[in-house]
Amino acid sequence: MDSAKTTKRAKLEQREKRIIVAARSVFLEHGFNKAKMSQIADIAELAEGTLYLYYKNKNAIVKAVVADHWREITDEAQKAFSDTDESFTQLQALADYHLTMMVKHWRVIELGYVLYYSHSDDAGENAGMDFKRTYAALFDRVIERGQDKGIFAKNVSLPFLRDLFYGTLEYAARTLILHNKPQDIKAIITQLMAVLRPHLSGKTNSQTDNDNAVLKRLERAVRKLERLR
Amino acid sequence: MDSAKTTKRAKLEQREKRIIVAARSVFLEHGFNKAKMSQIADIAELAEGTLYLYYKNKNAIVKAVVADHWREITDEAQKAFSDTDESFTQLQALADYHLTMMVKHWRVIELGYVLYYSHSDDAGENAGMDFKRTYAALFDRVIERGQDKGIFAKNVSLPFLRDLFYGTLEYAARTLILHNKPQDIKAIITQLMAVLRPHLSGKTNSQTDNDNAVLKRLERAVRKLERLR
DNA sequence: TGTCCATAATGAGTTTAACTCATATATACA
DNA sequence: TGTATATATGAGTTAAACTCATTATGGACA
Repeated sequence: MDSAKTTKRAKLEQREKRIIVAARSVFLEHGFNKAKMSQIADIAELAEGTLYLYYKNKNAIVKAVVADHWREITDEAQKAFSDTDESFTQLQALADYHLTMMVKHWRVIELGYVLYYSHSDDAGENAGMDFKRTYAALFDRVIERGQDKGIFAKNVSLPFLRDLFYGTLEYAARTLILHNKPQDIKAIITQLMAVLRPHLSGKTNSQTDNDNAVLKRLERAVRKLERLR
Repeated sequence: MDSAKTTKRAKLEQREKRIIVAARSVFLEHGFNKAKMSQIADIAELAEGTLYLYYKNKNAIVKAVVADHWREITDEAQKAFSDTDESFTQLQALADYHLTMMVKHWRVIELGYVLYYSHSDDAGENAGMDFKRTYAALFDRVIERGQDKGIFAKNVSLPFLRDLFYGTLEYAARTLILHNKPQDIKAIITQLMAVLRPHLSGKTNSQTDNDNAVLKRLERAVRKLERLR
């Protein structure tokens, strides 16, 4: 029966979700190594063995928790900059959202690192880690749309800019948390935008060199004038 | 006996070092969770129990391994940019060295993260993690010396620049490793310097516009003068 | 509605690996 | 050389991830 089948599937999915929710709370409280499968089972109101019917092992559970989180984040981020069409504003909104989320949900991000940085023997285990890639693609989309509209220069290196954007924000988030100063978010965003703006507007450093050449020429001319008197 | 005492101390330090060397090889091969204390003991040619006379637990051993590595790296980095007095060249050398090392010794950096991101119940355990701070201070020193010499603008935010510098390089390193393209190091450094140069030269973007106006006026005047002879 | 069967849940038992501690060995010093 | 102190050992303890033989559940069909 169709209805029976769907309710059955729904029930299983509900259990899966229940495990993830329980696992998240335990992982957030204790971190990966000190989180106990038994506690997760307790909170999910399941026997310990049952966990293993839904997830292969502890690693698979963290992975599911982290993936779930990034999925949510990705959806919300999209909403955060869909208010405007102005590319710089979109970029700023994304930066603001990203940094805010990094600071707010730092423990989950940490969990992601544990996952990322734990060597696994079987090759397939690191598959399905593309939730971060999907998230990072949001940045690419903003840049590409800006380029299409002629607002951003087309000769910028997207991979480098992406590294700069997310790298700076991530490092800044760590610094904020370490020093317990989450109020500096606005200042960081402003500064990041100040760095990105000229580059995205298409000022290359060869122009700087030109400027220098001009300055030198001026310098010579002025010195000549001064000698004249 | 003094010589006896020193040889005794030397012997203990040698054992300590032997443990670290053994531990590093095992951690690099297997990652934190799959590294076995028994294997470390085997390689160090000590009984498993002996390890615990030198280090409180497995965590303490990784910490020592990572600290040891950062100490070395810090020393070498200092040498890497001591060749020159030119501040931009120093900065570039530091960036180059940092990215190269991140790519080369990625597994050790990973270990650092495991440490960093593993919650610990007793507060004192996260002490002695300042090796990274010492390393990061190298950047500060280059910037500050450049400011003293009048090459770098003094109104830049050092903490932000530091986040941008290390954040970008770290993220870029991850990207390089993930995509297995360690040959792009030079390109990344060039681009990072292109971003930093105008900011360190003290061009805020509102100033850039001013500069352009001034330059144009000067240009006109000078051309006139040059025609005078 | 009652019987049967496939699917899911259980938790006691197994295994693995960090950590301890009673015992043994080496070293310093008289 | 004898004794005391410091260092080393590895069998034993403990904790926690993971397994599997057994039990429960809930839907299909008479």
